[in-house]
Amino acid sequence: MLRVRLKQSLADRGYRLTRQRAAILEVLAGTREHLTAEEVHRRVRFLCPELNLTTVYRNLNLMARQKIIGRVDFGDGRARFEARSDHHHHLFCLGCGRVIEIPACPVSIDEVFVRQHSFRITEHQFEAYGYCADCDRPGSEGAPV
Amino acid sequence: MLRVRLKQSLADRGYRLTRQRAAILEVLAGTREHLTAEEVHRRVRFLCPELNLTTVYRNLNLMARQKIIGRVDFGDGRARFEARSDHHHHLFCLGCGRVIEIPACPVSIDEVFVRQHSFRITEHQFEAYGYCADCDRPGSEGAPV
DNA sequence: ATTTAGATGCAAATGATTTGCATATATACC
DNA sequence: GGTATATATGCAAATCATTTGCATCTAAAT
Ligand SMILES: [Mn+2]
Ligand SMILES: [Mn+2]
Ligand SMILES: [Zn+2]
Ligand SMILES: [Zn+2]
Repeated sequence: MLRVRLKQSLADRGYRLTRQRAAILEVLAGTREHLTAEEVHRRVRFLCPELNLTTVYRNLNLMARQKIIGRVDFGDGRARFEARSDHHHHLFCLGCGRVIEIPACPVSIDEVFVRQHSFRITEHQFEAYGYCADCDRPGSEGAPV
Repeated sequence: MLRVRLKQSLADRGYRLTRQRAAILEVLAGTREHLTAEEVHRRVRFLCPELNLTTVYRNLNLMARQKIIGRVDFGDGRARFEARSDHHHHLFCLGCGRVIEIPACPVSIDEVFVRQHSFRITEHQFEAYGYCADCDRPGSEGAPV
């Protein structure tokens, strides 16, 4: 089960499985959405009311750094987190914030060019922006999610 | 000449060509570097010492919005600006901050997939991260640029 | 030269994220 | 199960890039 695996991965790396961490993972594992720290905090309060936003930040950072969860940046000034931690990309709707996962990595860089510059690529980020079906028809901007 | 064209494009769109704006464009047109607002401000002071950082921000934003200049986000929390405004991408060295421009857009999204979701893509962003030749050899992290 | 919408400078506000530090608590060990 | 201690948490305050309010200035149209 996803949430068991996520929690286990904390222990595997020598981190304590606190009530707070369990609750955060519970929230992320329970949705396919891409949540800001603030959103995680709001949802996690039902499971663990005393949980502080600072702790949410500290743990989302820790888990993302450990690649237990994923972090995405849609360029709107706040990071989003998701249960998936494998390499993938998204379509982001500028109208309502909807996120669609792209099945295959659409990037292929000219290897010759990179080798010419002796540059060793370790990672990349790609996100596409536009309007989903709901937001694209004129007059409807879609309710901001 | 590049700087003349950039300045002209301000006038073309009904914006005033102020001493401050001319100086900012002068700085950007004079380099191929990708500068933060702070860096633009530091360099522009030689041409226009009273120029305020707020004004630098306001004008870089204006010009980027008008696609007179380019804006890039390397995910380190501050925007970079450059004289180029055409669609292109970069390699960003995590060791020294060096930026290498990628000649061709390496992105091709599965059109069938996008059509299935009735998503209309208006733009995308892609940046690759890693280590340049100078920073890749062990022991040398390269001087931060 | 006059006029005035648009631009600038300065100070203060934002807003997401981080940090310092005293207190609390998982987990290892007996 | 009880105890020790390295870790984690809560709260308040700090960061830091960027934005905003407002009084003053100025480019450029007349
Ligand atoms: Mn995703
Ligand atoms: Mn560039
Ligand atoms: Zn990819
Ligand atoms: Zn591209």
